[in-house]
Order: sequence, then C-alpha cells, then structure tokens
Amino acid sequence: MRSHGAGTLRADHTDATVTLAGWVSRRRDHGGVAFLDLRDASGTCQVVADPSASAALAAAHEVRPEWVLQIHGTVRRRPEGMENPSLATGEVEVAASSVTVLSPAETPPFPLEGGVEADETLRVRHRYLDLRRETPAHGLRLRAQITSLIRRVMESHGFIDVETPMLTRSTPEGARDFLVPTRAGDGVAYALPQSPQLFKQLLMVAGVERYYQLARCFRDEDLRADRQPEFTQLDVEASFIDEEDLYALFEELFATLWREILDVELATPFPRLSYDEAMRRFGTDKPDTRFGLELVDLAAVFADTEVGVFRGALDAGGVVVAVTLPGGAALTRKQLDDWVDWAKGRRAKGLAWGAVEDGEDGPTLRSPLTKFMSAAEVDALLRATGAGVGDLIFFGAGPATFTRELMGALRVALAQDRGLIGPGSPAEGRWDFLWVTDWPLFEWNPDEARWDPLHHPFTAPREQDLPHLTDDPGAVAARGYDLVLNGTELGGGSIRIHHPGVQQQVFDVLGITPEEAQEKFGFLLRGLAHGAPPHGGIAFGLDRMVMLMAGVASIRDVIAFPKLARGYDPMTDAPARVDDAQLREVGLRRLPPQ
RNA sequence: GGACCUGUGGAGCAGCCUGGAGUGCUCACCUCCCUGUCAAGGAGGAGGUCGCGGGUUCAAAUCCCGUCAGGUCCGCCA
Repeated sequence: MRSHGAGTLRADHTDATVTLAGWVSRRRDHGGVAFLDLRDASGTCQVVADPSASAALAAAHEVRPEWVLQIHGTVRRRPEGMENPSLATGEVEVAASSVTVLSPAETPPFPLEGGVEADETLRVRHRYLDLRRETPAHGLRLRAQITSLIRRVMESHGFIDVETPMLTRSTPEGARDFLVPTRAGDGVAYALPQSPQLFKQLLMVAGVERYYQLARCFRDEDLRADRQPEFTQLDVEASFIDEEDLYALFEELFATLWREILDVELATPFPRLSYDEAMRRFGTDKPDTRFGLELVDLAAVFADTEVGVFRGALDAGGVVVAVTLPGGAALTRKQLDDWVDWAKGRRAKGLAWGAVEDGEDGPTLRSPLTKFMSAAEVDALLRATGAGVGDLIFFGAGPATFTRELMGALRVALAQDRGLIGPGSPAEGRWDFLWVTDWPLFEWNPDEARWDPLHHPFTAPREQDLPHLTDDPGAVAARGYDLVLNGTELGGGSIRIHHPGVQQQVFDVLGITPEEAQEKFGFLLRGLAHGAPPHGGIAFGLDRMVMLMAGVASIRDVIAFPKLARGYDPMTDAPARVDDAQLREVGLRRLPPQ
C-alpha cells in the first residue's frame, strides 16, 4: 500500500521509487503542472504531476482537499531555489507517475489548514476532521509520548500497573456520581469511580506495595476549560514510604518528562511551601510563583485604625490584605471601577484602593479612604507594602479565607491584565513547580456546622497531632501534599491512615458513625484490620499535565473525543434519551413531565 | 443555579452604539484560463430564516423582552 511515510522523505531518498498514501491537504493547480501537498501521520510532502505522466496530471486536476490518494512516483531534489525551508520534506518532491483516488471527500465543514479557530461545537461534532489539524494531532501524539514515559519511569521503580473496576460503588470524593443502573433492578446501581482511592489502598493491604494506573475517573459536575466529566489520572500508591520518597520519585518523573519531551532541565528538588504560607502570601492553595504582587497582611498597620471597613474586619477576627500593583497609580477611574466590579462579581462587598502620589512632604495616598487614615498609618502602609510613587495598592478586608482567596484571585487577574503571565510575557518558558505541604486535615463547614475533610477521610493526621483529634480538630495537620505548576494543581495525595482505630477517630470528627462507616466503607475497614502496611500515594491529572506541556489553553485539545457544556458530545449526540423498555429492564421509570 | 461574552451564506469576521433594500471583507465552494507553486495566480459564478420567539416602529441584523446554543468565570468540583 505504501513504501514510505510522506513526512519522512529527505534528500537521501533522491531517485528512490516510492508509493505514498495519504490525504490531500492542498492543491496548487497550474494547468500544465499541478502540486499536491500529501499529508499522512508522518507529515507532509509535495507531489508534482506534469505532462510526462498525463494520466497522473489529469487525476491531479480532479482531486480536492481531504481526498485520500495513493501516489506512485520518484523522489527528486527540487530545482535550485524551489526548496521550502518551512517543510521538513522541503528539499525534495515526489514526481508522480500515477495518482489513484482511494477515497473522495466532501468539502470539510471548517478549514483544516491554517490557524483559524473554528466553532467549538463544529470541531467536536466532526472531531475526526479536527484531529487531522496540526494542533490537536500534536496533542494526541504528545499525550502518547507522555504516558509512555510515565510507564517507563514508574516501572523502573518497580511499580506495577493494576486495573481497578469501572463498575463500583460511590467513593467519598464529594462530587456527584455517575450512576449505572443494571438489570439487577430494584433501585440498585453501580457508580462510576471518581477515583480508584479505596481500591488502591486495598491493593496495599494485598501486598502489591507499588501500584500505578492511568485511571479513568468520572465526576458529574459542571465543566471548565480544565475539567471534563471523565478524565484520566496518573494514580499511584506505595507501601512503606513517606513523603520524602514520593517527592523524590515524582521530581524524577517530571524532570524526565520535561527533559525528554520539552528539552527543558528542571531544577530539583522542587520548592516547598506550607499551605499556611501559600494562603498568606498568595491567597490560594495553588500559587503561581512566576510573578510578584504578593499579598501583604496589614493587621499590624491598621491595628488602631478608624477606617470603618478595616476596623470591622479586624474586630470580627478577619484580615486586611493588600496587593500592590507597580505603576498602577496611572489606572483611570473607569479601570479602577472595573476592578471593583470584578471583586463584586466574586461576592465581595467591595475593593478599596489607594494610589501613591508625589506630595510636598514625600509620597501621599490618593484614596477614598485617605481621610480616615492617619499620616502614621499611611507611612506604615507604604513601608509594609513597599509601594512607591506611581504604584497602586488594592485592599481587601473581611473574613480571613474569603479575603485572602479574593486577593489571590485579584493577584492572578492583575498579572494577566498587565501581561505578567501569558503568551509573550516574561513568564513564558518558566516552569514553577512547587509542593504545597502541611495541610489542615479538616475544614470547618459553617453551612452544615461540621468538620469536612480537606482532602479525603483516609488522609493520615500528623503523628504528634493525634491527641487533637478529640480536643481541637482544626489544629490537626494532615500528611498531605499537592504538586502545583504555574498556578495549576497537577495533583495531590497523602500518606493514608492504616490503623482502623485512627480511621474511626477521624470518622468520629466527621460525624460518621461506626454503623455508617461500616455501610459505606466497611470493605476498606475490614481490609485495614487484616495487616495494613503504612502506605500513601498521589494522583495527577494527566489531561492538565498534557495541556500544560502542549501549551494549549483547554484540556479539550488533548483529549481525543472531548465533551462540551453539560457533558454533551455533539458527535455521538450523547447523552441520549433511553427508551421506556430499556428503562423498565433496569427498574427505572420516567418521571411525569413537570 | 448565577454573571459576562458570542451567535450574520460552508468557515472566520465587520455592520448593531446612532433603525432606512442582506451592505462589506478574507477564506472555502463551482466553471473556465494558466508548466514551478508551496496561503499559487487570473476571470466569472453560486450560496442568507442575520440562532429562535415575541414586542416597539411607517420600517428591525440593528432598539426592548424572552428563549435556545456555545465559550469563559462564580457556585459546584481536588
């Protein structure tokens, strides 16, 4: 069928007789001579048809883009000056002796060549065409390279790939489950796994010691640019290890990936930041450290303030936090109002600001709040923030976590707005990996008036905090860790609880009774009682990883067949209505229309 | 569930603010011409429910209300 890949031909193939097969990407027909760019999985090569093979020329006149052809011909060097340096095969061309149409094609519904972005729905509906384009095709190949390397590195450390069930029961990740009713009927259903969490822990009980899997996971939640209802994790669990073993292993894995795929040498070990420090300095548990604009706590500056919103926040146990934007004093009133609106869009009551200007006796603050601030406060503020003339200070005041997260989001939005990150920015080419460590085990849920696990209920508490499980759950630190890259959470995990007793203590804090625990996770608890090794693990979002390495903005670009809003797939038209007979078989009945 | 943005021949856009004939651009498509192009070029041509519904108006792509679809974000989700 084919002797060579179109993209593999080089000057050393000169005079070789070749048979190519592939798609027409472009046709340039001059009447007496016609050029076809023939594309296959290996790349593209120019085919020339001229009157010396009149049947081939006649066929070349007829073909259209995306037709599938087989070409017989001879490789020859292009005439002097006709080389195309932008094509890998640009030194040569194939002189066609015959052109055979294997398959004609309809005109594509959107252009496949050139960088024009077609409508998302159209691209996904005709995904088999979209994947012929360079960017998505590259995404798929890059993904395969990454998974191949992952397997190589994991296996070199003795990890074995074990499959876990797709049809299982609800796992405690907290997201909505996809349910799979079955003809067992009577209101029972499987759930698709949100992650293989419990299975991998049981594999540790089983003595596997080193498990990994490129595991498909399912969560029935709303989509985002970096979130799909089904996604793939590099899922890992190991016995007789601690945090340091994991850090070293994955620093090696990522250094290998970046070296072999991107030709980038990562600095290891990766920096570490405690959760607490991340929240204080960056207002997020996944800090982007490629730029400054760090948060500054102003509690000391405004300890005795008469600024109402600051006073109120501090008296209520909250915080006052600043972000300084260098050169921001030049922002117009309209731009400032836009930032205030941006904050209100995130449920903030407001966003105060102050511009540092040149006064008669040194820098002064131009701000709606100035008249409530003493000269000493302004002075202390400028020292605390390091703001100088021409800079702008944004203030957030309110409950600690909410305010820090707001200002952290502001910090990132400002960086995007000012071109500190993104294409063409100084941050381009930077890969800021960091571990976030020392997470709290629990987080207070004020709506439900209870403690929730910050990670999941199987995360081990730090040994020395065990006594606090009963007297001060909020003070218990978890043996958890997240890996963050350029402000994106790549993955997270923890050392797990391997004592049934500790596990029940944690359930007690979470308000899970022994009966409930038995019902939901009895199989895990029974496992832990049969000689569980100390173990821990981690899971990484493969799609996000590939997305960042490919330099694309959406994980849809690195998934072969992605879904759109509300999990809709316009290609297969899924999810689709199920007929009544099928429903009856699985013991379900349609609700009457509302 | 909410906010914002988008919806105009097959594709990408402009037109909308300030209402007046489906008006324009680039690409694709069809026919013809053309022997060195690589985003080939030239001549001609076809192709429209301006997302949908309602309202205002002498008149709506344009203004108003509703609705649907997509995107981004918030909520949600590690």
